[in-house]
Amino acid sequence: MEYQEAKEKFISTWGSLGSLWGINKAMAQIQSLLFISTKPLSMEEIMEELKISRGNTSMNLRQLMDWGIVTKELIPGKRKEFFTTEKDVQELARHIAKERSRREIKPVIKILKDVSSIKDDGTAKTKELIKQTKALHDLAETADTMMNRIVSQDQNWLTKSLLKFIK
Amino acid sequence: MEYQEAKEKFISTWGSLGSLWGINKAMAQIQSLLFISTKPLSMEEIMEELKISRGNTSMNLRQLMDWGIVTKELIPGKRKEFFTTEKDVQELARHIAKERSRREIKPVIKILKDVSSIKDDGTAKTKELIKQTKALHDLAETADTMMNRIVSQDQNWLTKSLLKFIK
DNA sequence: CTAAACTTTCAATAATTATTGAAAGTTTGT
DNA sequence: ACAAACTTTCAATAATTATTGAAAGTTTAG
Repeated sequence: MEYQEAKEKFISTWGSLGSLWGINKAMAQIQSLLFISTKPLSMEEIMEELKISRGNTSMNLRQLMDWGIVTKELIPGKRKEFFTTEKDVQELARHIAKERSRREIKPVIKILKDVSSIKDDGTAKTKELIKQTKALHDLAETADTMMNRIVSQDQNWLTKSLLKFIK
Repeated sequence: MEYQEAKEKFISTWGSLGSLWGINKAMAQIQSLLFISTKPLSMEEIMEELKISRGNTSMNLRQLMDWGIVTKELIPGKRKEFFTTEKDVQELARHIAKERSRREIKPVIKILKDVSSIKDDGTAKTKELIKQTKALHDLAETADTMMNRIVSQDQNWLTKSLLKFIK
């Protein structure tokens, strides 16, 4: 496999995997492209490489910046804006985990808590609802806490923890 | 909040969260409904509760069975088929983790391996592609291995591990 | 201040994904 | 074997989500 083929394969695979970490295809592809680029890229270059429109590029770059995994880079003497992504996979994983927790998991935990706190009227179905949502709440909370511990640690704590876990 | 409201809130929240664990809305809603039901439900009952068509119900129940989290229950003397879901949250988490690994993560790891194994032609861009995809590959593999360890353990290992992790 | 260079916005459109419902298929009881 | 009771399939349609592109907005250089 040659460079060009490998590059395309990587971008399309990582792009279609976007759903796994909760972002859309274009967003994931832009991030992929920056991830393997040796230098910051301009909007023009991104549009050209991925064959997507200016509007699409602009919107998705913004979202990536909101996620905290892409940053604007101003190159002295140039008018255009350039973009780079976090290059360290662990740092990347941390950002993503943190954002997903904040955007999706925390709000759901809140609702599970509310639902599992309704008044027990003594009927079997109410008891079941309370019991099951409480179990889900506890599991979600434990997993979320774990994730947040991981993301708040120093550089190599993630790998160390995972390895410890495996052994 | 009364039972009915709490129930609807739970089903719709869990349903919209489907994307988080990689299944569609109807699938997630059917699973939610079964999860808090005190008895097995027939297709009729599911259609009625969720206001979805017979075809939709049939297809999504099948997918849930493929995922291994819903099972057909034959009630003696009755013609209809009834359905139940795994009621233990930990068992549920295990099934889901295992399926996602098999369906999505493993195939991506394979491609990352292929891409990171291309011949190093000495150029900076090839070196960068190899380096970055290798880093992703290693992270993905570690995380996947961890997940699979978790899912292959006895009943309470998950909670114990998570707690250990947190402390 | 003005014009050129560049970015953002957003209504229209395209692409994708989910849902319906009726016909075809299957199973069971008599 | 037949018919009733039930489930599955799948082409048509609806709903949702992503993408475009051109107009409006912004920034910078002179």
